[in-house]
Amino acid sequence: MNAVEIEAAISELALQPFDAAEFPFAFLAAFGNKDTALSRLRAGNNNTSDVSGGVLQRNNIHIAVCDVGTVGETLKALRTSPATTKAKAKFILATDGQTLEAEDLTGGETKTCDYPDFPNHFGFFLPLAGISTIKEIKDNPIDVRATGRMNKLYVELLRENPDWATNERRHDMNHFMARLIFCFFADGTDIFNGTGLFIQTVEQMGERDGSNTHAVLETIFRAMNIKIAERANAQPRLPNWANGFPYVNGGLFSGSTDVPRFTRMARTYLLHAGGLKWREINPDIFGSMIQAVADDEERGALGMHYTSVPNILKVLSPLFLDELRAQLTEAGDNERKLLNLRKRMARIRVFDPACGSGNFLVIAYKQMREIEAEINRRRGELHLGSEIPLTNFRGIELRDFPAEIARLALIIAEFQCDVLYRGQKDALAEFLPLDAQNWIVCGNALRLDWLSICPPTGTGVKLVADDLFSAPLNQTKIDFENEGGETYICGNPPYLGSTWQTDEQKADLEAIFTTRTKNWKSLDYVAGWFMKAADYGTKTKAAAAFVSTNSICQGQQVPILWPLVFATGHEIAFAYTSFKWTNLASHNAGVTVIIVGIASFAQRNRKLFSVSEDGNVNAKEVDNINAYLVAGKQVVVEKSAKPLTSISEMMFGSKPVDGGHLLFSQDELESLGLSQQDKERFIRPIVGSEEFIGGKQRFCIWIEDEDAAYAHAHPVIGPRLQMVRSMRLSSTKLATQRGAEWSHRFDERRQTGDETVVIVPSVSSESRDYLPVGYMPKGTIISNLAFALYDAPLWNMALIASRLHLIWIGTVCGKLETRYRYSNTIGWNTFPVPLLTEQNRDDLTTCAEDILLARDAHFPATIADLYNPVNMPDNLRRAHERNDEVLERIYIGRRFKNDTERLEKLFELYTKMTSATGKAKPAIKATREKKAS
DNA sequence: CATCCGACATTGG
DNA sequence: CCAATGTCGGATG
Repeated sequence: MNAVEIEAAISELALQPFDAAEFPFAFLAAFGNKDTALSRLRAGNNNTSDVSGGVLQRNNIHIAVCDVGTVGETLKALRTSPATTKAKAKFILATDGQTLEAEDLTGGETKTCDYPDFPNHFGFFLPLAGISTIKEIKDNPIDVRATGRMNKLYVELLRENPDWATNERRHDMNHFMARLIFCFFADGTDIFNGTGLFIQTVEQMGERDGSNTHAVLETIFRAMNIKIAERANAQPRLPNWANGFPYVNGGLFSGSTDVPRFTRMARTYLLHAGGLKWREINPDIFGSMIQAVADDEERGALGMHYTSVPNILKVLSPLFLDELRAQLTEAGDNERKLLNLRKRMARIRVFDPACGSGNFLVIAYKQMREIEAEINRRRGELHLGSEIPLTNFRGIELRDFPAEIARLALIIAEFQCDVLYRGQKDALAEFLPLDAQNWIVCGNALRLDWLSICPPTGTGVKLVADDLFSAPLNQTKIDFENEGGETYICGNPPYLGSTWQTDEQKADLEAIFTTRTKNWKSLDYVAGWFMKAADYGTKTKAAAAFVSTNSICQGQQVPILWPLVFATGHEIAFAYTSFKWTNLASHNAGVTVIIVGIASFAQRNRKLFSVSEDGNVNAKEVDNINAYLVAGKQVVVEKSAKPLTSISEMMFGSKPVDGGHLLFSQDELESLGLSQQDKERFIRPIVGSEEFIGGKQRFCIWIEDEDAAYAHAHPVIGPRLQMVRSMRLSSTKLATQRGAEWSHRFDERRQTGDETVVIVPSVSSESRDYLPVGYMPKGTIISNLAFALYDAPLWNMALIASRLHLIWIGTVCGKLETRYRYSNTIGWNTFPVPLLTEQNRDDLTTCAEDILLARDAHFPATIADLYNPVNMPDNLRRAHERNDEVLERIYIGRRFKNDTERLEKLFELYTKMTSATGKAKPAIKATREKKAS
């Protein structure tokens, strides 16, 4: 259950007549407990409560229903009950059906409220449903409740008005919802008359069955588009009851006043939604939540792409807020300096070209208002209106509804800031009418001209390229107020790896990159935002920072994207290295993200941030940040088809592309019932990453071409080959379809099966201190999930097993989230190795043998067991230490001090190796030696 | 032909 | 259910 569903369930519960016996179970059910769990509790066999009327669920909550007026004592009894402690309850709750008291035993926080009111505090109880990390939801239950109510209304309206769900009318529907939200908010504050004018009007003027609700709303909307002075002449005449509504307009109420038809249910939902405390709506999170209302995909995943406030600040603070705050501190009470800062802020533009429902813009606006308020306080000018124009917070959003919401969220933020800093009276005085301009553009950010939407010289907006979602006309031609300032671009654009992009998205990237590189097809979708931001920065003073998937700073994308960004004169001004994305959807394992800030005027002291597992942020000041988000020189490692030094050639394993029909576990193999002869002829052990690391047995059918006819006719193997054939034929990939012709074989075969092998898994856990590398006897097949050196000298293994190599791979190769992802072309072939003498190679061979022997002593421990970082066997660790010692002496004559020094040396050697003068020096001589030996 | 990647995918405690 | 940790084959160079 997500937060919205839970809210709905407990709101429903609170409406029911109080049933003392049933309440604890109904309460638990509302938080997603299954019937089976409840019936067990009911039966009492795992209800260990020692309080009368108590229900205790292990690791969760101790609830007691008590006689009227004894809630306080009962809660105390629950608190002191030994059973509460023993069952590790997180909450205690007592109620008599009139009041309700509860305590969060982990945090110590308590809640007391009237019983019917407890759904308003449901955020407090969310940890019961395993939703504990989202502070914003916990603190703002009203946003979740509003979302739930609006969602119901939306679904009901579309059910009754299917034509409003069509593409042509979707915008009208979204606009209608935005109008409603504005009315609710205005109703909750004094923007309307302060006594619930809107809801009262709908309730009193509308029939109970909802049949004329649309007409009432249409009239109200029309009123808000007519200036007070012009109302007497309005055609058709405006009824008196509508005259109490102010003139709002602001684009929000211009245009069609069409309203969908209401059912009785829809009208109830509308009134229900209007009953919430909308004045407390928090535009930080509200927008992200409510946008799920109109999005079929997002509705289930509720807020999946919502960026939490701390994460938004990770972008905005180093981008420009820190600097503003520093300037504020520096100004002290100096009136002139304070005024300068205020003037500077009035000219700052914040631009989010993937703004969604306006999260980043709202937070940026609120932060700047906070700074401005402090300036005004120090200057004794708290009464002053804000000089920060809302229209300087611009955005582009692809989807229509979030774009509507973004503007609304900013308007709400402005009003709330005015109330907070200037008081209700001043806030109201200037709030209406709304600015008629629309500064959130609905369109495709990669196709629109950012300079037109956020023009450097204030020359107005013109929309170019194919704006696929027909931007409303009134959003053009908006000049900036207060020209000549700085622009800060920010946001969390969508990430999508090349494999997952639609043709349309690919075309978006093509349009941006095709003139600069032929390899644009391998870039993540998010790369488009970085490139456009860099281009923008060449035309005007701007800096940009985005949350991004970490893959654009890893592996193959680095040499494609970053040289192009750097070529525009931009550098990485600050960055957050990889951290795990967290969001509202519990099932969403998420993605690993980075934050990268770029600027063409970056200062020398650049901040490189990292987030530790407990969420703490570590900042380090460095001179330069390279494209791998590592402090140090600007190095880009290009993939290489062949080794740059004397190391052996590393190959990919063999790729079955068999749909599972050529592979077996031990059990499956036995159940095939092959004759001993056939087994020997056709079955081989196959090893990929998992088999090697976890010590698992797996087998494959491996058929030489001359045996193909026999195998096809074989009663057991033949049908399997047929399945491989049909699987390959059904592929969308042409090469795979052709592979159907040799269905007795792996689609891509890289070995004869008669070689000794040094194996390296292609993906492995980041928790180990060394890369898992192994040695296999003849006869083993290596799958495409591992790399292999076939019949190679063992000293190669010593290199791969070294700390130096781990650091190199971890830095220049791609990653799977944060896991190591090995690559022969990017990581092995480019690995900088000094010239190795014969003696060196002998020493390294001995080291590799020692590592293998050290492992053998623990037979049958798996690689995963042996390299578990917390209990790696001493003898194995010593063998690796010796290996590192020998290798590092070859590099610099001593051990390296730390990984930073290792990486510096490796980058230095790589640069020498690949520069024109030093090209492949170690390789030439070593190659000759190799041939001689 | 030969990989590199995944707002991932699957497993196993 | 979530924390740990690597499949699999398509798209791409």
